[in-house]
Amino acid sequence: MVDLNRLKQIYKFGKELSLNDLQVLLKAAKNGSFDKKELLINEGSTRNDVFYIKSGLVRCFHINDKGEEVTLKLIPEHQVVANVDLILFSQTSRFFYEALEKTEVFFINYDVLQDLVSRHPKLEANRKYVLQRLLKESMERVESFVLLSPEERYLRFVKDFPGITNRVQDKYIANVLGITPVSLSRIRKRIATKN
Amino acid sequence: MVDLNRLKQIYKFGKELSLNDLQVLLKAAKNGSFDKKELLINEGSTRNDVFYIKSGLVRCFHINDKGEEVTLKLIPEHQVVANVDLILFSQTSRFFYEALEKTEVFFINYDVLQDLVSRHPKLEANRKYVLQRLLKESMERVESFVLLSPEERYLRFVKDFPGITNRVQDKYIANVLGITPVSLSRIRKRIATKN
DNA sequence: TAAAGGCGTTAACAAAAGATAATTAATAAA
DNA sequence: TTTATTAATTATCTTTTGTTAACGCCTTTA
Repeated sequence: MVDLNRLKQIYKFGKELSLNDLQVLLKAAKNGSFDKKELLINEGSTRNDVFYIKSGLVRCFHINDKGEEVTLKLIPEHQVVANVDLILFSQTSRFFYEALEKTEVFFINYDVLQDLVSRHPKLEANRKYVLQRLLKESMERVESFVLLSPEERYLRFVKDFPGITNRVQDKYIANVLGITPVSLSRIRKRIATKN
Repeated sequence: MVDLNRLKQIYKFGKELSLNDLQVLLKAAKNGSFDKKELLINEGSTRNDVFYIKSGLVRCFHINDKGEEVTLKLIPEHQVVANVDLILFSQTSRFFYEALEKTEVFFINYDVLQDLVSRHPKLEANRKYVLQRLLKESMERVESFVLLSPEERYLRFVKDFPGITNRVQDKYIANVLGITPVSLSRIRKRIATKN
């Protein structure tokens, strides 16, 4: 018998969820594992699994006209990865989702999840929680672009995402901040010389 | 008797909503009207009404350390305005929400809405719809900051928001794009000379 | 009607960022 | 361990943006 209370603590998922509902969810979910550099979701994919990252780190990136990779988002443990193009936009994925570290996940098919939610109404609270969390994160990011300078944006990013600089390459962080790697390097130097 | 089908068409609100559920919602909602320059929500406010803009235009702005107004978002008719700081962050509003035009709204207290949703489960679909739409919009905005240059961002903005340049001052648009009014003026000139 | 204020444009200069390439440092592969 | 690759830093130059201020235009107010 799994200790669900412990599970909740460890995986921080079902915040507003009863143990019973969490059990329903976990019963339907499968375990998965991705090696470093392995893709969870490919560009053009119609895979509609929703992943919950137990451990590891996922990079969402796009390849532009010039063939360059542009990283949009870094998603660490205890967060949800999904093919948002499919779920929100009803189109194939414009992005790649790649494991940057060995990544352990729960995953569940979105249609199955929909069905599960309709049969267990209390799960709706959890869906709401996940959606609100995504919304909050996204809105805070918009705010950081409107209200902050690139330097301030960098400082806030590393503050909100402790240890990230030791886990991923700077060029990915630069992309996420909407600047070039060269510019990020200069910003870091500027900050260093201030202190 | 109100023709709800017509209402749905006009107000585009209850996309996934049955007429009955829409009726429940509208019955609980009050009508409101704001004159130009009037505030829907003040900074520091704990007002937790959710507004649906029937007609008009609302500006969400912030006053920074230097006392300057910085516009974060422009919200036109058929969209939802809410005190997100209160609802998502459990804190008083950091922003002002000001009518830029005479603005007609439906509004409903968020707690009342919560209660309504719990008693009419089908309304949950509508809440999901609103949340997903906000998320989509916010994510697209983040993408525009990461993937596009200021000039491209401006072009996409006016494309996605037809007629906006005739409705609001350029300085508000500049803020929303994360640039200065002077820079926006230069971008417009650059675009003009290209054609 | 005149005065005042606000806004968009333009100018001038400083600061920052982009682009490209060279160098150094770190990492991965042989 | 050595070699090959890849990433980060630095340098140089160009372009863009920020800042401040001046100017003309328009709207509002007296």
